[in-house]
Amino acid sequence: MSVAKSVAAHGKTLLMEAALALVVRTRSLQALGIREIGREAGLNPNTFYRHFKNMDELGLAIIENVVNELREPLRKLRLEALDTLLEKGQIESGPSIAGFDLQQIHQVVRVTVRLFLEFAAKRPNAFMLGVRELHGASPVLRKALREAMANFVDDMAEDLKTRNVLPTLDDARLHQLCKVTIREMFILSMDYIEHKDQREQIALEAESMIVTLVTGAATLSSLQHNEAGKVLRAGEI
Amino acid sequence: MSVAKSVAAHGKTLLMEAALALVVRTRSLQALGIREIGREAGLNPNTFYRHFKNMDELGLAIIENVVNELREPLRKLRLEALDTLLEKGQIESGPSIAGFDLQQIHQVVRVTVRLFLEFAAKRPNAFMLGVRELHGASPVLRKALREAMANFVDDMAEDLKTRNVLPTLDDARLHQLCKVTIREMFILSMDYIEHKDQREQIALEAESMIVTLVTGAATLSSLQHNEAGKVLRAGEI
DNA sequence: ACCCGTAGTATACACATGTCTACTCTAGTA
DNA sequence: TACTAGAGTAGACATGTGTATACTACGGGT
Repeated sequence: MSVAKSVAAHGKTLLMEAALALVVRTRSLQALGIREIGREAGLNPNTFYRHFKNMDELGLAIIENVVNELREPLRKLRLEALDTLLEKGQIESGPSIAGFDLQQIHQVVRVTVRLFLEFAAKRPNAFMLGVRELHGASPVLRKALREAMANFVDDMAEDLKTRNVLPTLDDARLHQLCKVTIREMFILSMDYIEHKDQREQIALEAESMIVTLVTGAATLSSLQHNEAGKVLRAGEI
Repeated sequence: MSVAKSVAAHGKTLLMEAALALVVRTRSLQALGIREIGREAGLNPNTFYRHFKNMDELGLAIIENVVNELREPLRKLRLEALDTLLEKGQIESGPSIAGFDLQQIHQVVRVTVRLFLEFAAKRPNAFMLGVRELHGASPVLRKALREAMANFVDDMAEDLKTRNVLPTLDDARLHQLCKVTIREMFILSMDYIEHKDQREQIALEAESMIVTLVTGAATLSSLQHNEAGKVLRAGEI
């Protein structure tokens, strides 16, 4: 067991994959039976106990896997998109709000939203289990997934900060923006996965929602940082 | 059976209440057993079959009940709040964005968010089942709940329209705004119900998110309706 | 007064489930 | 080469489950 120990045992992986498949296509994790999972994995019922104490433990293991499968790739996707877009995007400019180039933001949002949703569509099981159990009945799984979501949010906020998108937004507003965005994107990805015929519309909705949020945050931020008098004089835009 | 027929049979209600209680405190609807529900309701297992063909049918019945319990009251709450706030609110004014009085909007949002969350906290079972099964494994329950959510959204949009909050927003943007708001409020209500010690912070988050959305929508709308030249000249606000 | 449909109950059965104990196989270590 | 721990299997058992069939209680309409 030199190579092993890092690589999970054969049966363990099989069980996790079986459970994941079953969850996606039939019921919530807690609703699955131990024998049922073993059967789906082509293993003896008792093999389960060699690797997990109970269902929640299986759930946590699956979630850990799922998060590992999503977190870094998602981040890489975002950073690559940001870097290529911002590089060539320095040129043009549209109407600007609170110092942000709206056109550029819209473009960035459009691209990253698409990348995210297509990414989700390629890993439907991971996303479905995540969202399902995030709102599921097991407190321990909910907690694990909430923490995972918080990490996604932190990643996004950090990336937006280091790449200087939305430079004038204060940290709190940026973080809040990411929180809502991540939450909504995960939920929307369910629809995106499920309703192939409405994908374009869902992407447009997501896009519009995020642009609205960013615009709102930018506007409010500028209102807040300019002194009241100036703001009032500025009147309606 | 003169009065009855409109009123559900005794046992039927008992079963629905039992299932609701079990879902909230243990597992997803599909994961419940027929005998288990009967037991919780203090009835014979077979009584279930007198009223429901299967679990999904029970689920649909519960959902119908839950929606009835929420829809009208929620609407009434909103309309009352809007009417009292807008009446006395005509006076003051703060910085305005795209023709909206930001202070007034903030106040309306603050009050209605609180009302909503407190309303949710008083009907935790209804909200929890709703959100849980909205992301659950049963397609038929998901569909029913999605339609219910769509109705909530339509209600909200209609109310905002007849009360002339956000008058300059076009229908599409208004509808989209309501969609996101309702979705987020339901999800946030889970946290609100569960984490009593963080209620104020959750309410503040919800408030800030909605104000951001409204501000963004208003800003974008005004950008869109003014011709480009004027917008560009206006520059940053 | 009678009937009948509705709601609820009792019993029964075949089967699935969680989990215990004991066995086997295999790959790595001493 | 022998030993051992980890991974998988086999069989067994008590318990729980879905559901079929058949029974009872009752309230309203004729």
